[in-house]
Amino acid sequence: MRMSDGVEWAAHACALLAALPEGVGVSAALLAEFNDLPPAYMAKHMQALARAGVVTSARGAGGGYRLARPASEVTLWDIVEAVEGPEPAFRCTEIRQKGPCAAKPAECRHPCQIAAAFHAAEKAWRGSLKAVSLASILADLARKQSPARRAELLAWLETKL
Amino acid sequence: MRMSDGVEWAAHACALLAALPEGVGVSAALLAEFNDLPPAYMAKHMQALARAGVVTSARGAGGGYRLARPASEVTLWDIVEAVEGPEPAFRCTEIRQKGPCAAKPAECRHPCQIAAAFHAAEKAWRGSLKAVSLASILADLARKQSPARRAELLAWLETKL
DNA sequence: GTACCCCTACTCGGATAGCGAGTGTCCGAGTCGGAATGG
DNA sequence: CCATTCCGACTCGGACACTCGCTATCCGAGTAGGGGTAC
Repeated sequence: MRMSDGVEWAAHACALLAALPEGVGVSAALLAEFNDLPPAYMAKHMQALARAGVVTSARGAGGGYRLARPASEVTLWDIVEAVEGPEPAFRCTEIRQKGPCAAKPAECRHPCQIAAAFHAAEKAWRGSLKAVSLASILADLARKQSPARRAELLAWLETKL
Repeated sequence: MRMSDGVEWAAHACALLAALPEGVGVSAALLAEFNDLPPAYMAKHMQALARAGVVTSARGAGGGYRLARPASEVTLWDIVEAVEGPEPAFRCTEIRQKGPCAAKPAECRHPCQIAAAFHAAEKAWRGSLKAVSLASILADLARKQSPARRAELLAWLETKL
């Protein structure tokens, strides 16, 4: 099982958007340049975030992406769901209904014990991701990152806006 | 993100092995037939379980696979780890060290907030899977499955052993 | 009758093709800002 | 000097190739068990 790299990219991009002053848009190309990523592919993932309503997009000069909601209301799960889709990683194929000892559909109104356990595990995973918002990430970062470095990053962004 | 179907197959196969009397081996072909799965592919996953030490294999007539440990000591995580490998789904590529504002390696002794959050979420996921053993699955099943059906399954297996 | 040997059938194990999701890229659609122009 | 129009540059958005890992399969390696043979 492997998570798409795009999730990491999207998460970092959203963290950057959350750190910006309100009302400022950033192009996908700039977001890509900031982390040395392929611009076109980065744009593709930003489109996914826009479709999911995590960010809003504006075309034309001075346009770009910005967060659609306050940073405290955007969780990591929102980003994962936007980029990878809402489907669970574990998908029960109901093999208990196959083979010479197949269970009848009437007996399968409830998921089998194995599927239930995997669904519970994924629920725990999602819950953990839903508990982390962009705001909490930035708060954590502010505590551990030197103010000098933070200023350095914002200064670089200023030159590009 | 998508989990390999082999995990579901392996989990059901292990549950079947756990339900058998001790000392009985079952061939990969029979495990596959029981759930109408491709025999050769099923065998491949059983090999993975054997390599990981979840099951033991015996060649020759009357051989096959059996659990390497009591069912209470085999968790769903053991099976996932055996089939999919121990690597986490989220793999931080350290993009903070790339680009024009790259962080220096000395600043990156700790994982970034995003990677930390994903690792915590996966830890919760693994923890949930480690809490479910084959024994607990069988206990749950015994509570919900009719005794008649259980007898039916064992009867079919008898004819094939 | 018994012990030994060989042979067959059965099982695992790794090496080998095929396919689909994710990866990466490009060009067209749409929009804003400013420069040029005429009143 | 000001309003209007037009043009250009910038940005998003979806459509098009490519790659790698999961899917699926086959054939060789190794072993247990039984039958045959010699003593």
